Amino acid sequence: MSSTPDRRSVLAARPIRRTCVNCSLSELCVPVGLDVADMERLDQLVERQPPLEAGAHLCRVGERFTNLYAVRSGCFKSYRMDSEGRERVLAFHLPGELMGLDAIYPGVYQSNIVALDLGGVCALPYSELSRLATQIPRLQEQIFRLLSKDLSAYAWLAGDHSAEERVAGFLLDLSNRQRERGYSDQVFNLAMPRRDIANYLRLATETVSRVITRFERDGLIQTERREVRLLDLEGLNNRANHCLRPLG
Amino acid sequence: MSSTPDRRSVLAARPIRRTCVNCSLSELCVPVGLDVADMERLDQLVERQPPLEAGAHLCRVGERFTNLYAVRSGCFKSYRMDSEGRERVLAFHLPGELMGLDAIYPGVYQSNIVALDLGGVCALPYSELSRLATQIPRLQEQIFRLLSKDLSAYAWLAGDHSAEERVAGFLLDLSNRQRERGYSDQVFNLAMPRRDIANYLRLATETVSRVITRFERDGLIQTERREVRLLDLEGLNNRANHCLRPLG
DNA sequence: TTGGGAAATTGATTTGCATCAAGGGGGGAG
DNA sequence: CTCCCCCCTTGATGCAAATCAATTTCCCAA
Repeated sequence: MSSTPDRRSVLAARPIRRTCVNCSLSELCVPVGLDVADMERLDQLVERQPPLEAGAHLCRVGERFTNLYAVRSGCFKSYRMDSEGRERVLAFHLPGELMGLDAIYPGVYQSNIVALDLGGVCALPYSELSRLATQIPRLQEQIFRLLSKDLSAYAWLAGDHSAEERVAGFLLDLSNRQRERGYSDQVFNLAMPRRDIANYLRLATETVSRVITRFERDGLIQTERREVRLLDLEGLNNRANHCLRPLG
Repeated sequence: MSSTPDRRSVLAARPIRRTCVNCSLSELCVPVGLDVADMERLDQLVERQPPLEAGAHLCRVGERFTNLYAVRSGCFKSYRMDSEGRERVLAFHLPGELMGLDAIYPGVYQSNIVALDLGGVCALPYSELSRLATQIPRLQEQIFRLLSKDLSAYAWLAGDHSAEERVAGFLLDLSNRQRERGYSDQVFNLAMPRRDIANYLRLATETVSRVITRFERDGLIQTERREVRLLDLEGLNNRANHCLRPLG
């Protein structure tokens, strides 16, 4: 009780302005490798947007492409609809990751992007960003690298893996990404329902459920609703046939 | 007979130097939108390489990434090996297309690239290319676009399509790419054996063969070994469920 | 020309996963 | 608290494509 007052007063005295410079995600995001001066130039074009509630859309297929979006908090899902109106999940996005890259080529968003839980994003106006990238070689380089990284992620998804390989690979991928963010790589929460996981992995919900049950029986993982605990990374890696995303 | 002498003398007098400026593929390749002056700067870093025979490798997984490669002629295949040593075809590359983009992120080639027939490439040293891209905004933009385009291609491959959808989509995709190059979009040759097509589509060779037979029975296509004739683009499009690559 | 081998096709059988069906459990709204 | 709905799980059945198996065709080399 007695400790709150001076915390409040500090906050009142120095309202924290959210900038790339003080963003804990800058090591995962676009500003990788930039010095403070360049980060401040980047700051000037970054628009921090109000939080999005779960289910709120950031953009939809067919809208004119204007912004790339960087995840600040929460988890996002990008997806398309196929010709029969069925959803096709393309990716889940964690803090620090860049969304909307597939819209650069056609100039029109190719995916719907929706918040899975309460989430915050930074909008990066593409035309300004690319202009700045010509002036800051390391920024250009980082955008090249982020695009290239997504290619490998899709290449994994496009491979023909069995249901077990897919689920194991998915869990290990999430685990790696948690670790990159400084969280535990063994215990974490799934922001997405089984239906979305299954859709992303091109499996039926029931199949995902069954594989998870099997992994639990074999002592590889424990699950409790959305919480996952990876007990045997080595074993999981075997089930995934070692086809983890390279340098995931 | 009598016409050859002066053609030869012209060739002798003006040996054609291959440059981006006079390359018929520049409208599909990296130089899109560059003016002549910028193209000449690009020329200085492009290394035209001696032709590769069918089966010759351009690069292999794990080698240090130095060059992107642009196809000048022929058809190339990029592939990886999975943990059981089975080949996984990731893409086929036609003239004007850029190869090796997935190596940017990790700095190490992620795919083996092999010539399917007699083929020629231009090597683009990546570090020089990205330096030049900071100086020529349209070049940077084009590299962004080519990377982004590949994302959509993989997204199609990663979708869960039936065997018919996959084969129809593959044929239509090739057809579009032929047209882009100024060739017939209805009659063309497949540079790759059925085995590679099947592998790329994540199907068994037998399945591809059966689907092709069915398409022929239904009057959608005609095939004669490696030659294909598309008779009913509309019908094929229906079989593909209209999930062609956007703006392919 | 002929023989060998890879590529392609066709048929028979198996199988992994989807689909159909039913029941349990948690969390939010009232 | 209680109801209801959605999420998840588990079991039974069906199907599309893989696999196994056998020819045929083409191409190249001898």
